Amino acid sequence: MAASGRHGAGVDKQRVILDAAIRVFARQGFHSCRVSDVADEAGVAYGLVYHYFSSKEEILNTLFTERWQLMLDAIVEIDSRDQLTARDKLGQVAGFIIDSYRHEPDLMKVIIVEVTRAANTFGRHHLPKIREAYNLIAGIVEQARTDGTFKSDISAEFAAMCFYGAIEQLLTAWIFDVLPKSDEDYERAKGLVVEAICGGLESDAVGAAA
Amino acid sequence: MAASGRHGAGVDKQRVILDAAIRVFARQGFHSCRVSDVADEAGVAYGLVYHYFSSKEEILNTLFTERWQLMLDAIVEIDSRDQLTARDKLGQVAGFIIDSYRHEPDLMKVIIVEVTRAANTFGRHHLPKIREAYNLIAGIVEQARTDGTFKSDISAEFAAMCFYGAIEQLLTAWIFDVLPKSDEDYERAKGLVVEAICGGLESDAVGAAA
DNA sequence: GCTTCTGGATTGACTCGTCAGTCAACTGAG
DNA sequence: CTCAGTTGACTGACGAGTCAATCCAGAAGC
Repeated sequence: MAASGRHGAGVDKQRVILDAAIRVFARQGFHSCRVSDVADEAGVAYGLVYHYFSSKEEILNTLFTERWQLMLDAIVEIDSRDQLTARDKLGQVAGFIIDSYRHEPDLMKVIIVEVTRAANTFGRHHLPKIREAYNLIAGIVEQARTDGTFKSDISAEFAAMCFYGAIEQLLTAWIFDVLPKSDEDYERAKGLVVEAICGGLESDAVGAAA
Repeated sequence: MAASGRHGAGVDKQRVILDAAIRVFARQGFHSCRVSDVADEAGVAYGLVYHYFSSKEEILNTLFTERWQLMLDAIVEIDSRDQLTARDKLGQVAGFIIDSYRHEPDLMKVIIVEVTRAANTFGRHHLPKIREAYNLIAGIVEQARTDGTFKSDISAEFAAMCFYGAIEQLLTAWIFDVLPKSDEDYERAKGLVVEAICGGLESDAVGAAA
C-alpha cells in the first residue's frame, strides 16, 4: 500500500500534512504561517513536507483543487435533475455550499479566504476553475430565462454573480462572526438566500405591482 | 503651507506616495510589492516613505480609511433622504459604489482585494468599519420591512449581506475581467443589481403567484 | 531462520535571498 | 544658520526551500 509508512499501520502522511495545513491556514492565514507551523501541527519533520509537496503553495493548490472539483461535480449533478425548477436547483446549490461550510468550516474558510477571495495574488492561477462554477450557475439561470420563469432582462452571467456573491458573502459573514451560526441559522439560510435572490427582497404585493 | 517641500510649488509628497501606492498595490498586490516599488513609482527616495508613514501597512490603512469613510458618509446621506423608497436608496448606494469603481478602479481594487476581501490577515483590523457599512445597509432594509414594502421573513442583516455580497462580487468580476466593463455595462449594472436583489430573478408572473 | 541490502520515508540544521525598517548624512529655502 | 524635508546604503530578522544523514520495512541471498 502506498500509504503505509515505515511506522504506523498505514497512516497516510500526505493526508496528515494536508489536514494539518487546513487547520493552520484557517487559524493563521496562508501568508502569515510558516511551513514549520504546518509540520509541527502535523507532528512531522519540516523536511517531510517537501517530500510530499514541492512548495508551500502546492499544499494550498491541492486543498483547493480537491474541494472545488467536488463542488463543480455537485452542481453538474444538481443541474442534471430535469424535474427540478431553476429555483430548486439554485436552492440545492446553495444548500451544498452551506453544508460544505457547516461540515468543514476550516477547509471552506481556507478556500474562500485564501483562494476565492484572493484572486489577485494566489487565486489568479485558479480563476479558470472558479469561473467554471460561475458558468454552471449561469447555465441554470439561462435555462430559466429561456422557459420564462426568470426575467430575461437580467443576463444569466450577471444573475450568477449576484447569486454566488450573496452566498460567498454569507459564508464570509459566518467566518468572521458577523452573522449568527447555529444549526438552525444554516438551515434557514439555505431557503432565505434563494428566496432573497429569486423571489426578491420586496414583499409579494409590491413585486406583483411592478 | 505644510504641503510645500523644498522644491516644487507645493507638491504634497505624502499624496504623491499614496497615489503611487494605489497604482503599485493594484498592479502587484500589497504583499507581493516592495516598499521600494512604491518609492520608485512615486519618484521619491525609499526613506521618505518612512518619513510620512510608519510602516508599509499604514499606507494601506490610510488608503482604506480615507475612502471607506467617504462611502459610509454617502450611505448615511442617501438614507437620510426621506422621500426615497428603500429600493431607490439601495439603488443610490449601488450607484455610488459602482461609480467609485468606475472613476477610481485602482483604488477600489486595492480596497476590495487587499482589505475587504482579505478580512483574515490584514482587514481583520478594519472589520468594525466594514461592519458599519453592513449595518447602514441593514438599516435601510429594516425600515422597508417595517413599512411592509420588504418581506419580513428575511432579516435585515441577512438581506444586507446578500445585497452587499452581490455588489462586491460584481466589482470583483470587473476587476478580474470576468464581466464586460463598458460605460454602458456600469450604468446598466446599477439598475440590474437592485432589480435582481429587490425584485428578484423570477419573472413577475412567477413572483406574484408565489 | 538469519544477515545483508536497497530505497523510500523521515529528520532538522543550514543556506540564501528577500525586504521592512533604520539612520547618519545631505540639501536648500527662509 | 537652521531644520524640515530628503536621500539611499545598510542591517537584522525572517522564512522558504535544500540536503546530507539516518532509519526501517521488506526483498534477496544464504
